[in-house]
Amino acid sequence: MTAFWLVKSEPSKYAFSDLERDGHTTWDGVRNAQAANYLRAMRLDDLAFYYHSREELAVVGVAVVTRKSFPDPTDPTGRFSAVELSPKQRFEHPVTLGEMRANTALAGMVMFRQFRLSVTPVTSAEWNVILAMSRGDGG
DNA sequence: GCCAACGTTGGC
DNA sequence: GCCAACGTTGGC
Repeated sequence: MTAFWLVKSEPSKYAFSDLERDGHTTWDGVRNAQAANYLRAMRLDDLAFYYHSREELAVVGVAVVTRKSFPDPTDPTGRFSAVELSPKQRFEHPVTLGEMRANTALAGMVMFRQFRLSVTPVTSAEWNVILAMSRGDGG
């Protein structure tokens, strides 16, 4: 069963366009225990919304997990994990944080409750709502 | 750029 | 094991 996630990145550091250019990337450097637990739960073919934090504040596309979690090569302690992500789809219409906040179907999203986590789970219902919003048909 | 939220660290 | 200080994140 495919699981759904939301990953955050500052576009000035690594934007969705960078992922599209590179074809795939190692999603490493996560140093928060809770976010690391979510990373470890990711499986091949899981899908993740790609959210631009700080500068754009919108989900701009979808990435797919192309390698399940493995020890983060940038973590000398071996405590943290990484996955590999590849671009799957760029949204026709980015879904902004404001639009997500305004949609009551998304009120329970983990990203609102723990806004600093760089990796959060998304329910299948939330996933479908945001996908619909990205197509402009109202969610 | 500021600062609130909140996880982590370290002195005791 | 408590908790103040510190560092990081991300909305504004």
